[in-house]
Amino acid sequence: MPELPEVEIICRGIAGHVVNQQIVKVVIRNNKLRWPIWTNLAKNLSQQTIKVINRRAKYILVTCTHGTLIIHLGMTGKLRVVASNTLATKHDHIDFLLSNGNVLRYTDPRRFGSIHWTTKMPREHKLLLHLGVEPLTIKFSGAYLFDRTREKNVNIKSLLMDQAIVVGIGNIYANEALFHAGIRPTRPAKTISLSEYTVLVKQVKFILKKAINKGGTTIKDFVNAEGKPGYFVQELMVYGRIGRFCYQCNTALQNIRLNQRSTVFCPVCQR
DNA sequence: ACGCTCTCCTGGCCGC
DNA sequence: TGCGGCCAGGAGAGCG
Repeated sequence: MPELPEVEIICRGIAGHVVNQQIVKVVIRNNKLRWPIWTNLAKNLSQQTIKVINRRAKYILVTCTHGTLIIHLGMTGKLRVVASNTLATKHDHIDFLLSNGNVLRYTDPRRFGSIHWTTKMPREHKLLLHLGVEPLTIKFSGAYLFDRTREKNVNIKSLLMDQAIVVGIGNIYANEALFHAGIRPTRPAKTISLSEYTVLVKQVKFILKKAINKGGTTIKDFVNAEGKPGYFVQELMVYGRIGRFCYQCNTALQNIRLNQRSTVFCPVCQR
């Protein structure tokens, strides 16, 4: 489940292999992603050159000569660079054949991901228009969260995962950040103080940066552009540790569902 | 506007 | 070995 660190790793990983390369051909084997891929995408992209790879929220932005590809990996999406003779398997839905002989390959078993094409500024695209602040920028601060939540009854974990407030945080890092901040996931957002939000923001930034440095979190199948896993899973304090004990106080971790998402916390360390 | 639930999808795992 | 049921969850759609 790629969140900000995993998407960032993918972007960095593919950039060196695809930037300044011409797209020779696009092969779409299955256009049924979350939304159908634009019918003319293959024809339109052919002969364009990839200029820049960027990330906004969990979207990968591939800026080409005459527009931008907006790629979301959903739950199980992968974007890898492979040699052109690498055989496509069942869930390899799209290949971008490049002038250097490599293939930028999109793979997605569950097909929760999406690919859009825009000729406008990507930020004006409807999927990106209402996104919140980037968590690794100065705009994401304790004061920002405090100000945005004075009327919010929603629990803090759902708020952290609300992409209209702050982007890039999914279930894994929301669980982890709340543990590190000592805040219980069920707390209504409006009951959290400015000083608590300041700690939470600091922990979110710390965890996201650390996860990027470890190459992301591989729970089941995340791999980077070269097909290698990440190692942040070894740092997880609560996510995936249902039925086990808190590393800090040895209390049994509690497992609940918030907004249909598995939520794990320490009832002693998190208040 | 807000907050909740439903929905899309496949692979892996469990129990029988 | 097969089959049904459940779970994983990003995020838009729809509803009260």
